[in-house]
Amino acid sequence: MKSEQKIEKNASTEEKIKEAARVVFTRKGYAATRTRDIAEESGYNLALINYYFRSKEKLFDIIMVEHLHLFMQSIAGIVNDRSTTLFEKLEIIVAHYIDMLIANPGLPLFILNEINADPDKLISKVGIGEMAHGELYIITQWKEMAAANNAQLVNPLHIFMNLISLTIFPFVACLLIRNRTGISEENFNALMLERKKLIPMWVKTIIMSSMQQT
Amino acid sequence: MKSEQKIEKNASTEEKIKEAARVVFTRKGYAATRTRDIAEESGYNLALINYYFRSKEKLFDIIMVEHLHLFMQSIAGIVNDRSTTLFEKLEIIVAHYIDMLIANPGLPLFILNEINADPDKLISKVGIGEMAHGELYIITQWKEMAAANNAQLVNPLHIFMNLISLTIFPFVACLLIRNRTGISEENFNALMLERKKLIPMWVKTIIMSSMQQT
DNA sequence: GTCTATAGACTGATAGAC
DNA sequence: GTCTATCAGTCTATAGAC
Repeated sequence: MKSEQKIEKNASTEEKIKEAARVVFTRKGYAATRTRDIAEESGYNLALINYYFRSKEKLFDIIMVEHLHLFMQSIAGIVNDRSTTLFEKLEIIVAHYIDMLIANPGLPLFILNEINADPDKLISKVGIGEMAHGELYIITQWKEMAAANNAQLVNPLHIFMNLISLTIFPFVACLLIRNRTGISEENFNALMLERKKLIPMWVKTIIMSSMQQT
Repeated sequence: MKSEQKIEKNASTEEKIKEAARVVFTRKGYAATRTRDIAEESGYNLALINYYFRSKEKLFDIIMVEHLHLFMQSIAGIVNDRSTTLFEKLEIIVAHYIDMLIANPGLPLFILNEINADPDKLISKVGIGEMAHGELYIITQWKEMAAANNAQLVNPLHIFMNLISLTIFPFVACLLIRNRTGISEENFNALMLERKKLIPMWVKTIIMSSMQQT
């Protein structure tokens, strides 16, 4: 821990360039980013980018893989955890993502946009097999709940889309929302923290109401 | 109507170039788009783009304004309509957007990304005053409902964010969702059509549950 | 109006001094 | 390791032929 911090404070040139690339790529996207922008942001010269990383694209790939990892990270663990209930999982997932998104608000728009720019690249970069071996435990729990209530639940894909939509979209549209409502970044983050408790409640309500209907 | 169709079929060179620009800009974004891509897509030469539109940026601005108009269009009318109830408005808004998004699935990601790329430009392009004169009637209806139920409702901004999140986000993350779930474009659109009925129901449920709590 | 050819600026990448 | 200088390629925009 101590040594980790030391490394970050006296970061190597390579680390500083990578950090600068992370900032610029995330804000402007791959196509709009100039290697000169990264050099300026890092405080070093343009030539060093090619010295440490062979090309703009290779540097971008490193950043992208780290971002995708940050985004998918630990979700596999959460949804397969046998010690938490279905609704506890919802709370944990939402809390995990909102904390991460407040720290990295530009992340989802960046990732979604780059996937859109080159869909095929995603397939090779995201570990598809990562979450695919066997049925996810959360799905098992879902089916058990449906059986216990003797109910035909709504398509779980809708619930999944609702959960990530409610959690992630406000960050994707952050600037638009703040522009139209005039709220500050501080107040926006406070709203998002409120949603940590509200979203799982809302999703639970949606699930419950879909049971009563049938 | 008939003459409109005729114009579209025998579209002028200017219209063809604009349509090509719309397609390419929307798919690749401003920075990644080359004027040569637009020329190729239009079937005409690169020089004609500068003949009809003075520059890449001016052409982009035209496309962007049209897209923003398409996105904001008629919403002001819906939310100020005195002949519909609050919940009817929710249904109309969601239905309107889902139909529009199935026809233009790339639109929201394009707009959100370009706003992110140049936030200041948005302010000058979107008519800020457009919806700002006087309180929106839907807000009045919201307050009346809160008063009638003698309830302190949840921040309406949350409800608004929920509505647009549930409606728009699946289209923003369309490729990611389809990649992870393996569903076809056809099935994805079918799911979205299901959501036309489901989202207003869910949002209504969320509003109702927030009343019962207080 | 539409084309070809090209100017002028910028980009990613590298050579070579220190 | 880090810098300056520069190359080769690509980009937007335009000049000029038809």
